[in-house]
Amino acid sequence: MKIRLDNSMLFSLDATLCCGQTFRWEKRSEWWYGIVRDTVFKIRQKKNELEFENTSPSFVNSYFGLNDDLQKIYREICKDNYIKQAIKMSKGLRILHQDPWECLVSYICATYKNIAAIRQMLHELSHRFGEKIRFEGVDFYAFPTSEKLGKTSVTELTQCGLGYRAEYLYSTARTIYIDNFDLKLLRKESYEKAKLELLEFPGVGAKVADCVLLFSLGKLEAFPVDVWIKRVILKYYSEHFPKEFVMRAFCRKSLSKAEYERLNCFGREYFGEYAGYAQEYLYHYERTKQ
DNA sequence: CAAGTGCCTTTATC
DNA sequence: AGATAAAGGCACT
Repeated sequence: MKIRLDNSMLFSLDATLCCGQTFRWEKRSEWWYGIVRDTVFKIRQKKNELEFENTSPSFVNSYFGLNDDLQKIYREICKDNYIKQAIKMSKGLRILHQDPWECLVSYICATYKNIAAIRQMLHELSHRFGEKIRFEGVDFYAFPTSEKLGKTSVTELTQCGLGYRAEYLYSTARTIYIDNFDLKLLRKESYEKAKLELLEFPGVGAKVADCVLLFSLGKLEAFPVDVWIKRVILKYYSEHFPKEFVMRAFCRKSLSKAEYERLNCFGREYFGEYAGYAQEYLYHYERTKQ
């Protein structure tokens, strides 16, 4: 099946899947293969056309955020020359609407890891605990459910290379499974309320919560601050902070809670209701330029 | 090639 | 409140 993208509907499949917001997509020749919930599907882009198999146009529209008005978002977040450059570099990058459970697990695992390592952990988790799905003669693995992960053991999770994250994931999975907690319901809550609820889960701090809110719960105002974004703000937006604050934050390896709050609030106030989009463009730009 | 550094941080403990 | 340490292990240089 195909979707035509008219000129106003800026979209780059590659930028969207490569920018680091999602970890399990695989590119084989020109097709991208993905597993969302219990379905494997593939998709490719040819200029102004999206072609896909084994899924529906409405799912593609929703999952890839094709309903977001990118032109409007660019107008809103384009506050200065630096973000302008970042946007120019990754035109058509969109925030995905990921599955909240998979997203939550992904970012609990992501703390203090690089992207290659995160991919490996999630692959291992899926391979061991996810349902096998055959597609085009190849074995894929669905993302394991909270029930499945809540019923394993910390030891088995540790064997997936999770390290100290195994305990957090185990408790979170158990809570969600036993309480029958529906993460999707957080979509209806405000950003602040949904964030407070996410912070209750072990292994979820402000940064992880903001990622889940942005990448799976439709909170486009969320502005996750990781080490890259921290550097971007301190380097290119330092005039918005006292010199002393910038110096101190630069020297420290990790952010204190107060420092996180300060950078996070700056992002949301400065870039506005689509701050999350600004974050993703800045993040991707900082990591790929040069 | 070995060894060091860094990684989309959170939590526990002062 | 605010600082500090500890917690896998992989990837990159």
